[in-house]
Amino acid sequence: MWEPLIRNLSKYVPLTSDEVKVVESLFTFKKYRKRQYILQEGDVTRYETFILKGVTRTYQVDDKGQEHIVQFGLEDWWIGDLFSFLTETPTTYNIDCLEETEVVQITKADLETLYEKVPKMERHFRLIIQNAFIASTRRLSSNLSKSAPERYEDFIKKYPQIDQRVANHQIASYLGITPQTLSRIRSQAAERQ
Amino acid sequence: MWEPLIRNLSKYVPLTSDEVKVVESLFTFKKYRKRQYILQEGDVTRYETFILKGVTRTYQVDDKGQEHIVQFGLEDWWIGDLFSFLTETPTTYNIDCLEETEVVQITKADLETLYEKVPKMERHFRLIIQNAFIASTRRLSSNLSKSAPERYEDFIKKYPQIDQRVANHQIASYLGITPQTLSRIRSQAAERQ
DNA sequence: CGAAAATTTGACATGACTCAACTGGAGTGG
DNA sequence: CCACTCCAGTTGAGTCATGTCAAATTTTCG
Repeated sequence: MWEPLIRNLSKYVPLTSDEVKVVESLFTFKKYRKRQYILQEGDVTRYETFILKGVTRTYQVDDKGQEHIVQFGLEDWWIGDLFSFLTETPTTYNIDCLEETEVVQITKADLETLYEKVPKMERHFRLIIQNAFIASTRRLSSNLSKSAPERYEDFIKKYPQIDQRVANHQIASYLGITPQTLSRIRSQAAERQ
Repeated sequence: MWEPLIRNLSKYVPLTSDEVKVVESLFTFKKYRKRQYILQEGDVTRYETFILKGVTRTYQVDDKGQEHIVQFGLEDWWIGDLFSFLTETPTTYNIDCLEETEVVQITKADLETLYEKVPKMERHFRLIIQNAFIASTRRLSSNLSKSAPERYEDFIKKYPQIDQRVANHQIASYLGITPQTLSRIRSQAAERQ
């Protein structure tokens, strides 16, 4: 069960078997059902969450009541609102599961303990923040400079095979277009093959 | 000269006069002329830069050769590509000055020294990263959910009075619209008054 | 002052949205 | 297991927002 997490955490810096034990003692396993919330707007994010199995969506509801998917979470991804987690303030995001999803989670206090006992982990999590930041700026410039079909193509590259696991209208919400427009984009892309 | 920087750094945690001296010894003053680059694509970001006076623009050039302004820098703002600075990799951004601009800068090595001598600064810079990240996700969802006139209104709120200092087509580039569209938005907004 | 750049305005094209109707498949209850 | 409902997806028609191209006007700056 721990293997995917350990592999993820050793990505930049390998862990000794003692360190692996520390990790295992600080994370908690949890299973969520399809449609169950992992996080709701107004909650304080108590855990950083690592996905072992399943798919999640992180979304925001705008002034007009419309949902916008900010991120999909798949196996081997970290999800959770970093800002809310780090500052212990209420989140503006919702996270729920699109399939039955298995995760491991760590609280802020336990993460501090982890940093103390395995200092190199600090670097790892700083890199996670950095990568989240970069992903966000990339997506921003892609939104500013690209048409809907181009963004769809980028999306397919970034999340390969996700279209088999996630409903079409969810992908449309991620791309910031209507399901109808996405449907037309897909049929035109199919034609061109 | 140092006052704006010290005020900025004491925002979350006050500094003693000894600490102020450390800060003053580690930052370097620099003056840039209008149109001069502070950073160019391909460079490694050697400094984090704090603006004392002036206006800068941070922009990216997309595949189609079009410029997209990512951020304007004004007095009391930090600019620079954090990712490139922290990882010492080449940047994909350009930063240049829209007016004569005075800044103070710190290298990565000196920032480490600062952390050592004034540990509370670590918190300050982590908060800067966090805020940059939040600003980016905010702008992303605003781009996904709002029309051009709404985004223009948000922009004016975020950067008050900037329209007196920055050319119209620059603002258009920030908003991801054409200068013509911005011109029409402005004339319609004026009508409504 | 004069050239170059920025802004404005108009006409038209186009991409994406809305509304509506239709189709097909998944899940549910009898 | 079938019939029914409901939701997702598709398709079409019309509309609207924004882009494109072009010309006229204003501003900036050497």
